[in-house]
Amino acid sequence: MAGLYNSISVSEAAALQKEMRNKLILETLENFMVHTIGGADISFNKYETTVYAGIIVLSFPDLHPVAYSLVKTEVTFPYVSGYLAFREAPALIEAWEQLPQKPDVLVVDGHGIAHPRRMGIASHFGVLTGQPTIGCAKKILFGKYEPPLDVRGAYSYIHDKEDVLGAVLRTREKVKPVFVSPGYKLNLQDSINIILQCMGKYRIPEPTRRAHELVNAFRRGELQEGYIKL
DNA sequence: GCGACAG
DNA sequence: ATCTTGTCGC
Repeated sequence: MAGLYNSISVSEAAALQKEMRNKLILETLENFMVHTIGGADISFNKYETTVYAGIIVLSFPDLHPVAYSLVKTEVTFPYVSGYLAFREAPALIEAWEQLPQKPDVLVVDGHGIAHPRRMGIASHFGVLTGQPTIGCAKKILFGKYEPPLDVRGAYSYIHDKEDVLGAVLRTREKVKPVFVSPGYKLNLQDSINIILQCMGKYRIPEPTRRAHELVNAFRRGELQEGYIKL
């Protein structure tokens, strides 16, 4: 899909997000049916429009890499806070379509419904592909919250008025928390439970951390574009 | 008008 | 996001 969101303005993007919001589905997901989980991320050189997108598939709950997809494309939309999906989703979807077997759940680097119009990149990607997604960001974008206790696994909620949008999760003691929110086809509790099971030795949950490692290696030329079954 | 602001 | 060395704290 080259040219998706090519000549679109920010106001038009906002209108699109409001329409997509009506297509959101946040039902309960059967946790025991999750056997594979994916991590999606992109990397690029500063000042350049070439993006290196990738999706890593891990076994669940073992979290061992089983496959990955890498795609190099050109971005056509600038980075504007609140509209990340219009810049990164196209590349991620190409990497996604290149996967013969899709993971049961995909963790996207960014927010899900913890967004002004409930349409962060994880939700956006989910609505477009129909796949269950979870948003896992390193910084808050929208909503209020109290810091969670300094204990591994502790979490508090992100809220906007009466709406609970996500969770602020402490993945390790004495490190900044990460922000988790449902993207598509699963609720907040499912999202939290799954991310809790994705905590490894580092601050960033395994799916996102491995995806970030993957695309950086790709950008540095250490890996080739394509699909690899491990 | 002022402050906030994913990657 | 990416560019970068040392440095402070557990």
